[in-house]
Amino acid sequence: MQRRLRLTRSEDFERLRQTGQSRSHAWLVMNVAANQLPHNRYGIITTKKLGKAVQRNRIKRQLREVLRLLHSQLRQGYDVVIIARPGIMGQPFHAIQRIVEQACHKLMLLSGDGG
RNA sequence: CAGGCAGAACGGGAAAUCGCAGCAGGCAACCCCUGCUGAGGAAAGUCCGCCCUCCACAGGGCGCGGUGCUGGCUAACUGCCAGGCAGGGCAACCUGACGGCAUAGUGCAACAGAGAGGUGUAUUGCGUCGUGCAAGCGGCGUGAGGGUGAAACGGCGGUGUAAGAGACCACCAGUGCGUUUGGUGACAAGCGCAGCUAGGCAAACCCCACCGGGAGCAAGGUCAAGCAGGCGCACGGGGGCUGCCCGUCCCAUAGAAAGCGCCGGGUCGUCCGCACGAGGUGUCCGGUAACGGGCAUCCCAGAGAGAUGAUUUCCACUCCGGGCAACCGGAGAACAAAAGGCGGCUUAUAGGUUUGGCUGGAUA
RNA sequence: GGCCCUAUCGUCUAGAGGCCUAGGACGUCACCCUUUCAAGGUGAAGACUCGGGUUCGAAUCCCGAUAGGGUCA
Repeated sequence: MQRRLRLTRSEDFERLRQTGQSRSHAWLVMNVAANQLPHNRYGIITTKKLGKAVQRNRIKRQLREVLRLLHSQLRQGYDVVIIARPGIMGQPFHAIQRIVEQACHKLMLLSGDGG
C-alpha cells in the first residue's frame, strides 16, 4: 500500500471516531468519513487484546491486503479506519475479505452502490 | 531391547503470480523499468556486562549498591572453561550466593520444654541422709536414662562409684597449633602435640577483600518551520557526582546583552547517529578446555504507526476415515517477529535428527 | 525503544521472620429489632499473583516468571 494512502495522524483517527459513520461486526469495526482529498486513506488498529506482536502484525497485514485488493472498486475521497476485534483471530483470509466487503457495501462505499 | 544422563545442529523443502521495503544500475532528479537482498534461536524478558554518546574531564572521605572456594579465558560480566569441597543419584551425571558467628561487636530462636546460650538448668529418675508405723515429705549428691523440641553440650565399650559423669582409659569422630609430602592454588594425604567438645542463623545487622561517577540512540547532533514571554541570580548567588561534606570547574558580577535555573509558549518535520562488525564460513597451529593466533573467502535486514502478506502446484512429516495392499479423501504443523550494535544469563518452544557415557535384561 | 514502580478477602487497606489458622472498614449472607424498609445489634463466609531457594519456621528475605501502572521525544 502506498504511503500516501495511509492514515497516520492521531487527529485523523480522533476525527473519525467523533464524526464518522461506523459499522460493527464481531470481528471488526469500520469507521468512514469524507476527507478533502481526491483519494482514500486507510488506517488499521490492532489492539493488544488481539495477542502479541506476531498475531497483531498478521491481522494488520491481512487487512491491508484486503484493502489493497478492494481499493480500485471503492469510491474515492474518504478516510477509512478498521479496528480489529478479538473474534478475527485465526479466521481464514477469504472470510475476512468477505466481511470487509460487506461492511463497505453497507456504508455505501462500493462504486456500484450509487448515490 | 528397555530405561535414564549429558550435549550438538535443525525449526518443513522446491517453485509460480500479485503486493511491500532497501540497495545498485538504466536517467541530472521524481515517476517508471531491470537485477539483488529482506526476521530468530530465542529477534522475547530487560536480569548483567561492554562499545558508543552526552553531562565544563568525573579527585578524596562518609554513605549506598554489587560480587564472594581456587586457577584460567574474555573488551567486560552475576558469564564461560578446568579443578577443589559439600550434598543428591546404583551409575552416567546433577545441584551449590561455597569468605568470616573459636579474628571483633550486636541481634534472633514462636510453641513445647526443668533448661535455648549463661562453664546455664533439674520435672521425672538414680543414690544417700533426716523424719514418719506407712504412703510420703525435706536436705544433699548426680546429670547416665526417660520426656520436650528444628536444635539439649561427642559416640561405643570398659575402669570407677553410694549412685554417677571425659572423672579416667582404649578405639573412633570432630577442633586448634606445628610440621612433612603432592599441587601455581583451593585443597588432599600423613605425623606430632594440645585439649576434652568450645551449638545454629550473616539470602540478620555487620566485619574482611574486590568492583562501581551518572544517564541513556526518545543518548546526542543537524537543517527547516513555528511561537510570547515572565520570574530569580551579592556581604556571596546559580549550576556541574544523583544522598552528604571537602576539593575543583563553569557562568554572571549589579546599565543592557549574554549565561544559568524555574515557569509558560511553539513544533510533533528532514538528515546524520544507522549497518564492515570484539562479524560469518572453511582450514591449520597452540592450549585438557573456555579461548587465542595465522591464512583463505563472503558482505548477510535497516523501517519510522513501523517492510514478509495473498493465491496456487508438487514433495516430506503427523493424525483421522475407507481399503488386504498400492492408494484415495480430509485435517494439522510449536514458541514467537528486528528498531544502535555486540557478549552472556533467564524464560517459552510441536516435532523429528544426531553424538558420547550409564544401568538392567537377552544373545554370542 | 529506554528507564522506573506496584501486586494481601468483591473494593480500600494494616502487616517490617514465630503472637498470622493474616487484623480493620465498606460491601455480601443469616438471625435479632420493626407492621414493613432503612438505620442499629449479633454472627458467618471470604485474600497473601505464581514457581523455586535461604531458614527449624516466609505475606515478610533472595532469585525467576506473570499481570497492571507511570515516565522520557
